[in-house]
Amino acid sequence: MQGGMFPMDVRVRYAPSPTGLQHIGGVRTALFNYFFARSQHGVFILRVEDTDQGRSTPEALQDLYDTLGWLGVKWDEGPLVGGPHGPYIQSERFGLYQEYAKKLVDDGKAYPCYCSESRLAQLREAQTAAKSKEQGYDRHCRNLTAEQRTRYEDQGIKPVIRLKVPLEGSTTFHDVLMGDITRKNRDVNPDPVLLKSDGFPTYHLANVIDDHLMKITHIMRAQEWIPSGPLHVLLYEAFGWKVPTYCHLPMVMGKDGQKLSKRHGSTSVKEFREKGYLPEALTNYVSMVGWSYDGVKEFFTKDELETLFTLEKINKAPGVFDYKKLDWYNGMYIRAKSDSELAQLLTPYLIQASFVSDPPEQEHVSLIEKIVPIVKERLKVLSDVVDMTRYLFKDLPAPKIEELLPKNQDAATTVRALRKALPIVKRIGTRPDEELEQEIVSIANEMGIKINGIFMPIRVAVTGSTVSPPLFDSIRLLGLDTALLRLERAVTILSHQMGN
RNA sequence: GGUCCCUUCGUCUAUCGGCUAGGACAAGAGAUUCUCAGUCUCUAGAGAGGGGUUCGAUUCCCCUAGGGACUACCA
Repeated sequence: MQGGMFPMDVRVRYAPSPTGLQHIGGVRTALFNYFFARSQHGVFILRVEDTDQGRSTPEALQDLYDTLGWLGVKWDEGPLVGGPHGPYIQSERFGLYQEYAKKLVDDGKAYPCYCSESRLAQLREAQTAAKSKEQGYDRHCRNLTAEQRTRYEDQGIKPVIRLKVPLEGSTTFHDVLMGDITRKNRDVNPDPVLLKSDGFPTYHLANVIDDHLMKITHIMRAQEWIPSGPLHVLLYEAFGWKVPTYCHLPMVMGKDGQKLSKRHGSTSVKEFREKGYLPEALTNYVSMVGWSYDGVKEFFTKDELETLFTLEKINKAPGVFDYKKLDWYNGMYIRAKSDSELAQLLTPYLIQASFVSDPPEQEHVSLIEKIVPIVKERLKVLSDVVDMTRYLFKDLPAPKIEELLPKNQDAATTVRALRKALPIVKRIGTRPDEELEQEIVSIANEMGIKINGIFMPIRVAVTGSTVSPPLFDSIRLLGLDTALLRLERAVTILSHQMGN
């Protein structure tokens, strides 16, 4: 089965740090890795990079699991499912990084640094003030004598371990999309920290060690990592390891061309989920920013993406996340649902709005079934159902006169129109819409007013809004009694107005 | 500031040297004898600028401009 078609044993990973909710950019990376693995009959690995003890939280970890679960992204190796190269949570591999860091020090590829945070802060400040070309660490501890080191050790200073970046030469790495990227070694971070003083590795160290140990073949990550590519290659070389294939993914931007952030709107998958975006819509849309199949086909099931996805079709340029287009996709996917599926999806939102109980009473279950066909083509997101159907579940505040009055139509005319329409409304249950509508039209013609001169006040009276699902259906769902009550109230309000 | 990356309609994209530059979202117009939505039809809208290479450049090369990312004991 393997062999000819997929000669390379593809192993890729999504390696987020659980420091916040999973966001659009992150899941796009996860999705691309996952699709690539599937399309190549390879292995998709999840690895949790929780080496920042200050920022990692259990909530964020849970959100990671929830999000991937919601999207239907299953990892072949990783936390919860295990695998031959575990553990897959970096904090559980704590000792390992220290061993490897020590090895680097022993080999003269890295060194302990005793500089205090305050010295580094001062250094940084001085550099920015002087607009110095030299930015970053000044390699103060690079060539400490054994004697100097023991003196620091005796003071009880816990050192960090820094990589000895070569002072000369340059480092090149190959990127599937970008081609060769070369950087002079003197432009690489001057001796970045590998192991922090709390004993945890930095991203650079942990990521290289784990990718090697987990036999990762392709590193697909966001383009923001390009600048540290040469540094990672230097690390692989220091260890004497094979460098994996890189594929830096274009970034996801906001409308203003900056990295997508909260200022642009929702960015966490959780928010999208809560608003009522469907996982298939989000997956489909997110996959289309930075990747395309042929520029024409735009609907892809997850299964299709798992076979059609190719690295070659990934775009190089960053892409703007278009909320409107996501809405469009979501609407399309909502309309593709069967009525009963949609009823199931909508129910939680009605429960949350306390329109119905949890679980809904039988009477409400059948009402929801009837609601579905009239809201289906109007929903952008599932939560829209709440505002759309409030009038069916809740008492309405008395409508205001201005809302009741159509444009260019006075109260007296409106009251007359309403009264004439009343008998029609009363027979609503037994007549087809076309007939009812025809009768309304006749009245309007008789009175010499616009059709909306009748429809609109009824709509406002019954639904409390100038925007609503079709009127006759709305009244049927509401029930004739309630509808008539609301109409009478409207007539009363308008009559009052006439008296003034 | 330094380093690196990017550049086709407002947005996502197609084009692997032959283009009357295609599609989708958004926008605008119309139709659907109730609003909104949906659906259908139509309209407008692009290869940053300048040099090369070539019979021919959106496509290849160079420069300029613009944008972005990175520059932490964060990832």
